[in-house]
Amino acid sequence: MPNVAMAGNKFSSYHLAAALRREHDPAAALRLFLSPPNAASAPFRYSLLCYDLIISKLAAARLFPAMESLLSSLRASSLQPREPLLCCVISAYGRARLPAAARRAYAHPAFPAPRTARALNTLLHALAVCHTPLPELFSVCRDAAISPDACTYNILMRAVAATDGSVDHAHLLFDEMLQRRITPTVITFGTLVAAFCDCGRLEEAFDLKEAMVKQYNVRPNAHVYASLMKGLCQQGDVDKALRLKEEMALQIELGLDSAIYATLVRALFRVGRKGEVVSLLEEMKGRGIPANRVVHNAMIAGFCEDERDLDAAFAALDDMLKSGCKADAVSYNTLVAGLCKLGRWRDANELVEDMPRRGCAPDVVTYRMLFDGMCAAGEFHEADQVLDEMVFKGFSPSKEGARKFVQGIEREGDVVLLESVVCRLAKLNALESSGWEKALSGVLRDPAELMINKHLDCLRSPE
DNA sequence: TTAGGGTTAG
Repeated sequence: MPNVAMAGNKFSSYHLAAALRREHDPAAALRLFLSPPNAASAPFRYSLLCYDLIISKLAAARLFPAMESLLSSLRASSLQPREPLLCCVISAYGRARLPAAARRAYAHPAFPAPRTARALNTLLHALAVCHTPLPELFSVCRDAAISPDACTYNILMRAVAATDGSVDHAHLLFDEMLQRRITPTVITFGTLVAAFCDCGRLEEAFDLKEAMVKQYNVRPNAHVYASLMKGLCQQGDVDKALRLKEEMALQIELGLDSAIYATLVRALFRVGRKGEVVSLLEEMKGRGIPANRVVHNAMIAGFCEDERDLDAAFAALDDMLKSGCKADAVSYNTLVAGLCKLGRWRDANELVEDMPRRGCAPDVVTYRMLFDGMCAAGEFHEADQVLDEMVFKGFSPSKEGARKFVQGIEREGDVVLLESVVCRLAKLNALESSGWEKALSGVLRDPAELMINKHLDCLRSPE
């Protein structure tokens, strides 16, 4: 143990590494790194591992200025960091939606050239996450002068299918990779199958599932099955989805789980076959798969959305709680939405007020649905109360909700409420400029004209 | 370093 080893010895980079590993707070880890104990007398010799640990921690915590400063001192040292650390930095910038920083990191001089496909792939993925236009992704590939591998193609295929919506373009890339003798992996097929399913081309998705086994000797995994299951359920082909589930059950390695059952439960409700849900749940139990929160939520959503049977939905909530499953915001939000759609905004309001007692804090979705429900019912003063609570908690209504709210009050001609509302919404930045301009010009005519400037000041004020 | 499915809104 480091503490034992330290007895009578200097605090070395070995001890620092151990301490950094133990420290979960990134800021505290940084302080530790910058001033290690007993380091005042002589310059501390940092190991590559210490740099690795602290830079990874700072990257994960998105403490970028500190991370960059350590990268600079790493560069000034004689240490030669390896590519996985570079990848960690690049992906952190990608996750933070900072594509330019990701590109700069890729070329960071602290990391000795040359780059491998791994760094290039990490950069491509980071850029794709930031919705970088496809031509730029391809030019990054060209400029890199690195031979692409299967992963490179997988990332590009996914980006193409996501931005273009074009499976055919993705398929061209697949052909190109075969021409270049790059062997497709199970991820390649998973990506293509998902792309076919997303655009409703189920037949081609299933053809590919066959072809991957027969032509490429790659067995479909749980990802491939999950995409197919979703595709079938979206098309309402529940019978085929149920058969696919049986096919999964025959292959233990696929790990048939509650998420697949939740998909099926919801699909059965959607096509009006709720009578089959009970036996499906029993089957699931028989297979040792517990009905988790998501399965229960699927039931609640089915009763609310498809059956419009709120009593049954609340009974499903009770079942959920009795089975020891904790209801979450999604459970309650579904019920709030269900009540609002039936015009029962008072009940919805009561439920929201009761949520904290039930151990679940309302989230932004809860408030937005309640707010929208009240507006839809023409209860703008009630909605105003909810708005106050939202603002207090740092939430804002949706743009659409805010627009309907303002329009409603405008129609009612309540100038005083409109003044206060527009001001609050503007502070939240929840209202498009056209919305408040219209509202102000519509209702606030002569008597209120002088107030317009006040409103505008209010809208312009930063706080 | 890359892919999936599950519940609520938009």
